[in-house]
Amino acid sequence: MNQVMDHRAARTFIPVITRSEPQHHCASCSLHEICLPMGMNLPDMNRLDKIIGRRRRVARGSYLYRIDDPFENLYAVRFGHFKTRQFSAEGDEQVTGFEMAGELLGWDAIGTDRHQCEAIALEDSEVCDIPFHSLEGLFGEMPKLLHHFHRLMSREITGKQSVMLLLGNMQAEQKMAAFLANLSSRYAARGYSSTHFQLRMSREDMGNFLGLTIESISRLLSKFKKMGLLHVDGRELQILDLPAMRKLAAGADQ
Amino acid sequence: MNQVMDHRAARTFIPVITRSEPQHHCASCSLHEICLPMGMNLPDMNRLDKIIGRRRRVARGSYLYRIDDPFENLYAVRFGHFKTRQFSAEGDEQVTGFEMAGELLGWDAIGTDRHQCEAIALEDSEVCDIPFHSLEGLFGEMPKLLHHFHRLMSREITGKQSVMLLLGNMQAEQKMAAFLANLSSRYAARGYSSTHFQLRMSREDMGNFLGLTIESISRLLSKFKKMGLLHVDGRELQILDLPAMRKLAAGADQ
DNA sequence: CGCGCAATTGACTGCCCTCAAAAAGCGTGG
DNA sequence: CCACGCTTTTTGAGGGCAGTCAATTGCGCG
Repeated sequence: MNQVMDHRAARTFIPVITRSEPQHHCASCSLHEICLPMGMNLPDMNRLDKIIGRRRRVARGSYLYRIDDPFENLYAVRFGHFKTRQFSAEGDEQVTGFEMAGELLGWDAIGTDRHQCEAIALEDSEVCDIPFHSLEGLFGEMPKLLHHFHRLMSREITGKQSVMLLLGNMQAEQKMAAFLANLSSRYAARGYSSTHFQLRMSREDMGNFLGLTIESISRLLSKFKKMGLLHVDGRELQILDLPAMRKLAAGADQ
Repeated sequence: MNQVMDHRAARTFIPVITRSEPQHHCASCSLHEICLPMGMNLPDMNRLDKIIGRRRRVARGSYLYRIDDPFENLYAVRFGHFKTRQFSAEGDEQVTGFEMAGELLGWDAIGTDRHQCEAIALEDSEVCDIPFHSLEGLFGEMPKLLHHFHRLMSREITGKQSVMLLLGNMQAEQKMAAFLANLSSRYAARGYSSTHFQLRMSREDMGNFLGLTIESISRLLSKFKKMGLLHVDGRELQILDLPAMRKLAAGADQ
């Protein structure tokens, strides 16, 4: 709960973005095995380093980029969490994803040279700027990097398709289980606990992402608690029966 | 109605895939302004031509590719329509999109070298094979082509995000209006009527895509008919009040 | 302590799904 | 040509899941 309180203390929505220029190298970054430089050798990694811009801190609640901002950079999350969201013509919000360390943001802006989504830090976070024009310049000489880039972008597409399946085919209970199981495996892939983690987003964000109301989210968490599937206290979450959770996510009833 | 009957006459689900190798050139293709070679000059277009594989006919109801097929090609639709769909662990189907002339298929396979979706022809159709390995080979020498490729792929992402908004935020009536308005503008972009066209997919496909049952689809079409928004006879559709349809799609009530 | 915000819980409503039957379209065979 | 069967679509009746509305609780902060 301490971290939750820290978050709330930092609840100033002033868009404070500080820039730092420390020594930064992909080779020394703990995320280089899941991030853009995945599988690269040291010389190649150094070439990538040269074009990567500064690290950028983004305070909790402030924007990494806004809708309609001109497209300059992709961003790699170094630490922290973000949510991305878009709006309909009538102003309805849709949270399109939650991004964590090692994941890239900004794909949606390539197509029009303007951001179609906005990205908001869910906690104090840090990203690496990846100037896209420079990156495309590198591709001509680094076909392996290009191929890996295409793989990442393709996975962004399949990821959205999975969410379509979730939104279109699942009912509330299964949606929630699938969401939690997804978070679980992403934390596991980063070396964190797959069963004990913090929900970085509000109930409202979860509900919006899943196509449910906050009341439904709340009721589902209570239901899961009663079923002995999890403990939840505020944003602190512990999955007590991960296999059962995965079964629920896969479509098994109750 | 004649075309509808033609479709049904061709309802053999035998996966007949014929290959033809006529003279084919992007430059002479009527779609080159919306397809991959968009904006390219003639010499570049000829280089692209050299790597593009044969044209391939896909009979109505047969597969262009199946889930888990090894990834070889992207495909550009020359004429006809496809649907793409995926399945959950439990076998639930989700139609992920409907593709028409000038659109590219197969993005989802880049990330894993295997297709994550399957693509089925909704009518007798033809595609150009685009061997992806060869295409990536071209990118090193054709940065403009590479950039355009990235733009198309990015738009695939924003497209899926729009569907997420539809599935997560809209109710049935708005979903349907948004779907029809989307088809309308895509036909308009291809020089066809924006108000009078054929639905190439079944009610079931529409319903699955929109997260609704076929009964709801049917009721909504009847409702729109009563409202004077459209004429519909089987798969023949005429939008009588396109502005009103767009308003509905944007979120205006009744 | 009171205020504001987030989350929980309860009661009720309604949209859309389910179940069911009828109608319409299309191919086959007499 | 028409009868028949199969599939798709339409229409109706009823029910359930999740939304809406509302009240309460808990937490952090002024």
